Amino acid sequence: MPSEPTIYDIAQRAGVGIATVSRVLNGSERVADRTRETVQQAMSDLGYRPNRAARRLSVRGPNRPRVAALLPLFSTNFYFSVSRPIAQGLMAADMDLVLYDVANREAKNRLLDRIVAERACEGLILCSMGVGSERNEQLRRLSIPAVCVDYVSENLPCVTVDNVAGGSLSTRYLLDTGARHLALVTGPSSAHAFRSREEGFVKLAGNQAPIARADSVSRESGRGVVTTLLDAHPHLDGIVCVNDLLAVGVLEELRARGKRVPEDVQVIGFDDQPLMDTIGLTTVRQPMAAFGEWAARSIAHLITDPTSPAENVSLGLSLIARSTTRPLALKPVPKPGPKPVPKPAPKPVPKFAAKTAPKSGMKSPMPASARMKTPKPGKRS
Amino acid sequence: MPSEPTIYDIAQRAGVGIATVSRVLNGSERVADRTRETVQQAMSDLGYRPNRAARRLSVRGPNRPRVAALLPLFSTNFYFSVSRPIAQGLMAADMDLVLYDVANREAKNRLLDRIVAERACEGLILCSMGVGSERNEQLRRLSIPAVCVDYVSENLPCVTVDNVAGGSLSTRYLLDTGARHLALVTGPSSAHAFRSREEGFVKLAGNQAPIARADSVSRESGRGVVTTLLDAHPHLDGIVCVNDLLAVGVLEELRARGKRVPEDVQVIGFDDQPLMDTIGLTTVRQPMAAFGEWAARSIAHLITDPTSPAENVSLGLSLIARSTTRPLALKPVPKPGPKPVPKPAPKPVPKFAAKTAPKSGMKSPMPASARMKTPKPGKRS
DNA sequence: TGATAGAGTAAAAGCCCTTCCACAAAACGG
DNA sequence: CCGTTTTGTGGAAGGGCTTTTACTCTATCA
Repeated sequence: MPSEPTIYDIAQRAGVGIATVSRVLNGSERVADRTRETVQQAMSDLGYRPNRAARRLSVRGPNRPRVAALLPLFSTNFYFSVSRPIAQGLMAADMDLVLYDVANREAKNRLLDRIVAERACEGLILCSMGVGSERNEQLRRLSIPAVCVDYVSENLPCVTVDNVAGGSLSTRYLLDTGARHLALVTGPSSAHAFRSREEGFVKLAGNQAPIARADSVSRESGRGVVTTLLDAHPHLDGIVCVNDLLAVGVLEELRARGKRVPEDVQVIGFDDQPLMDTIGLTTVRQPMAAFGEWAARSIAHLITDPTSPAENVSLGLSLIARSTTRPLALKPVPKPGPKPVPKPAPKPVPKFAAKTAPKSGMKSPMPASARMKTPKPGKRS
Repeated sequence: MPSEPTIYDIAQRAGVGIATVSRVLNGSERVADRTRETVQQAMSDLGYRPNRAARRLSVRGPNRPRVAALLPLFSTNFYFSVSRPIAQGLMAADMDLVLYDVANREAKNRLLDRIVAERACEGLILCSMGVGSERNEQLRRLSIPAVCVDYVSENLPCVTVDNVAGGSLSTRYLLDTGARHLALVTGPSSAHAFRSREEGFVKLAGNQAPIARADSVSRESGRGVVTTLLDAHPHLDGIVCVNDLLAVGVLEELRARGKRVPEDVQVIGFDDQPLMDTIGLTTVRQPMAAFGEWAARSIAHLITDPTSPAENVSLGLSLIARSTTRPLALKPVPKPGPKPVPKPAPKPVPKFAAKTAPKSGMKSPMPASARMKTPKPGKRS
């Protein structure tokens, strides 16, 4: 048999009718024990597995839409914070979420090939990745809507932040608080968001400011990279990181080397992942939950009403000042005790609103705003 | 029309044959533009959505097994740490993962009813929850294998840790480091693991040791609960928490109230979630990744070979001593500087091994061991 | 203008399963 | 011992889609 065995094969082998096989499959009582055993033996012999599609065609139930979400499951909290609202939003919309861990471009394409060939889903959520125009055309032809999260794709509706502005935002903040010798700690260049933040950094810090690239997004990488950085540039007084995890690593290494933060070196991160307030890291907050909410809502919309227009959305960033940076000059300096324990601050949670201006950090006036709204109609026929 | 429209309805309304409708659906070139538009209009009018099951029955592809994972997506990192290896393990086994956020028992049962009725999956992973015997019987009859993670269910193969022993482990450690007035901070009583840790605490701390129950697993709850606790018991010198997140909240509140940790009050958590080493929280490490790996591997096994026996597994716990507890008496006291900055410690990652004895914490000899192996054959026919 | 290629469409044959219906045989009751 | 129920089983009809095959038009060329 080249193809998978069916109940007909089982029935034949067991010397019974297909109805009986089906009854065994569905645990019906009305089957003689001996027959059941024979049938089960036949199934086991032939390695039979019921065809789910055929089953569902018979036992009619609602045709629940299925959404495939492709994301790189780094250890970063970012993707958890994004996928949680996706899961919840899709449940609320009565849709199923199929989760795929996609590490690289090749894996993505293999997976999409399969999904498309098998018509495996009614909608697609792509995190931190996009699609080429040929793939986009393919999806369009099959009417499989897709949205991007944390990535700008020409072809698809996207939710993003302005990462270039974000990079500049954190860089400017360090400059405003008095840092003069800046460096950037960034991650793998495959991550598009990182490259944009890099760009924002270079804009303000200049071309010759040192840039250290960690080859993974982890604290260990962050630590390693600082070593090199400090050896080459001993009088660095500000380190901009494209990600909180890297920043924590940087922080640890600086302290291990006896540098005081923020007195000797200031550090700023990106994301505002959970616990960063406890750790006291100054960072740029990214509306991760809103990413997920938007994705779930948009894809649900596009599935239920394919004609609905989809717009790109850019959400606001906000700088959250904590204890790894010095206070801004214009602000009264907090009492300079020797105790660098982070003061827990009330945490403003940005509500999801497509066209909202970014909320400012609480503790200090904001030097720059990182708002952007791209009104590109994500034309879908 | 009571039931969903089919291509026949579309064809009729558009005045074309069903083959034409199908071609439009699949983006075939060989359709006149005018015809295509008519058909699309008809689909839009009738709110047509193709039936995925029927489609997949026609366009034959491999019958990919699907695993449904039910978990309560708390903000806790725990479930992310568990679901990541699940996603990766299932991808490696060529199976699809459908993720469901299940907040409570009722939601669980509704969902399982549907899954079972629609034969929606070939396997089930239940996190922090089990099934009753009637449901188990139902699953058995339909040959849908299921496994439990972080929960002991009589009927199903489970991977767990011994939470009672874990509760005792952390309690004993505080006692051994000199704490005399212990309290427990626990979470919602619906979480079974919490109740077990509670039990382990009571075993050693006694019946009259104060227990404070937070109504959600969050730092805010942890903080709130400490307030009450300290007011009633001012000379508390050790707080056992059933979860790291709660512990961090406790830590923050203690410091906010001027208590020194660990000099005045010691604090210990549970899980060893990411960043706990940076924060310096002493905690009991739970092998979260191993949970997920085991779940993915087991369910894949049970799906491909339903006759394979499944055993319960209990993984080891280990105590990770950091700076929120005092050193053990027998150990030379580290230099008592006024600087409570956590020393980053190398992080031993417990390898996955079903029958492994728990690894000990690195920094101090372990007073108690929390090993258990439950050799219950998870009998499946 | 008639033959003919080619574009476009209709009809029908699966795909694999569940389930309704029918029927035979065995068990049962009077 | 013969109806009557119960039990076990087989046949066949869908379920909604894709795809092949056969066919019907409409241009096109001689």
